[in-house]
Amino acid sequence: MGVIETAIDTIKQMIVDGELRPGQKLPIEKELADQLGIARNTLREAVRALIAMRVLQTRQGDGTYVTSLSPALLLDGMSFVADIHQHAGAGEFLHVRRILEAEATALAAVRIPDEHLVVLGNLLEEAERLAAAPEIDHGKLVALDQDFHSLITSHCGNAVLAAVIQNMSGRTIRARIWRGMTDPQAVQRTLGEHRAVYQALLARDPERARIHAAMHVLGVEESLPDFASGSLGTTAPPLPS
Amino acid sequence: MGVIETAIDTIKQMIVDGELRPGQKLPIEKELADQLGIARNTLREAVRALIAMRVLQTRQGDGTYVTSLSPALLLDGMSFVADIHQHAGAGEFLHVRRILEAEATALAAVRIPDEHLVVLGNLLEEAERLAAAPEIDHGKLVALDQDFHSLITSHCGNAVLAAVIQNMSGRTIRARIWRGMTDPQAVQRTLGEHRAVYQALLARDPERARIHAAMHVLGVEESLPDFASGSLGTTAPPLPS
DNA sequence: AATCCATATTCATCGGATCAATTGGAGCTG
DNA sequence: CAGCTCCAATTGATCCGATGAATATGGATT
Repeated sequence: MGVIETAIDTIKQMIVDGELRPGQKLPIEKELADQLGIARNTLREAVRALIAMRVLQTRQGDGTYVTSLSPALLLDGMSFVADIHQHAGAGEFLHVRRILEAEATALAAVRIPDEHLVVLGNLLEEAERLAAAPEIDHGKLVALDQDFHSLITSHCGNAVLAAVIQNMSGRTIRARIWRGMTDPQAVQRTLGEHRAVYQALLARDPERARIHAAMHVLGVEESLPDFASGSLGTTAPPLPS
Repeated sequence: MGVIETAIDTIKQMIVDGELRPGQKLPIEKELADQLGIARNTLREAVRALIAMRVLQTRQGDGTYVTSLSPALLLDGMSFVADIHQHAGAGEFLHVRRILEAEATALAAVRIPDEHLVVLGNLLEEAERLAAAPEIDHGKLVALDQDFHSLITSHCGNAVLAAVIQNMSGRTIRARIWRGMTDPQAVQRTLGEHRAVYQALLARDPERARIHAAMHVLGVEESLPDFASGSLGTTAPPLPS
């Protein structure tokens, strides 16, 4: 195993063992490099890899810190995966999102506080106002859509579940879906589904919430142009070996 | 935004735009660094970050290549997240796994080929033989357990779903669960659940498969010592700001 | 006590040098 | 010609040292 990979694993292990705790500051580069017996450049590459995994975070002029390590943070690199597969794999990501969001919405029905239900209602009204305008601002609709869903799923009582859902539809896909709704009727139908979910939450009815949430995501899936394409497994040319 | 982050995004974008395709070889470091107007060391840090995301892959003496970019590959960094939260968050990961595995098993019931059902049966028999031995080899049981589940979920028809499930219980958690089964009866019960899932698949009955799969993961969840701890949201000291 | 500023600390970036693994072709052998 | 060995070119891996840029710190000033 290469020197860099060894360094990455060493730092990882220090975290797993509790030797490095969330928020803690690491020794300065020169010192840590000496301690690991590697050059500073090499250590920097290891640190850069851990930064990409959201495990470490650097602040120029200050130091290198362990992040909060919260599931939401560590899992949010996944959205990039969804973005890369925006073409062929969008349906597969949405299917996973449908499964999870149905469950999370049901869980949220008995957990979301009243004041957040009020916020949800406001989001809905704003979206409906936007959709009624002569010139539809798709960018704002996408943002409101994301706020609506993440506010619900964040109250499912499971941070991992919420984080995975959040990342199962990257920004690119979400934007593409709304941009694809050239038909005003499609926008109206989508907002109607949102309202149905909202009503189920107001009624504190998990089963209604689950079904409406599933129905909503399914509607999105079926609106995808390449919905029927059951292409599985990305085909890639093998590496020369 | 720093020079390195810019370089990372540039390379990412080249991939999203199709300028770089899976399996393709990148220009040599010196050349690519010049092309991006950065130093070779700096480029290496960007490449190292993309390696950590499983987007790139380097082979000393050969070159740097774009990976297959398959969801299974890109999502497999998630298992590290599960490993870090082996203590407090194991239950949350298992809950997600339960939701997804129930669905995936149901889907697999009508998709898995007959010859793989035979393999499943063999895995089961081998596990039961191991469990009957006077000295139980937990390591092999963990491996068989993983093979059993991944063989099923890999036939759900959705590569993303299979990959997410695969990573929702990292090796550490899985090992801890089986190691925790000091009670021979617990091992037997778990294997019995496996067999129930297997029978449902043999019968090509999605609903039976779904329920038995959910029951199985739930059994694992409830066997966790800290099952009742509903601790949500990792608490971390804020960064100095 | 609050603010401002010079200085030290620390990460960011650069340029070059050497080591190590792989590749591909030259040359040899049968 | 087929197959092998071996050497040189290619290319990433690692190291070293230097400079730039952002932040923190502590003293001076008001």
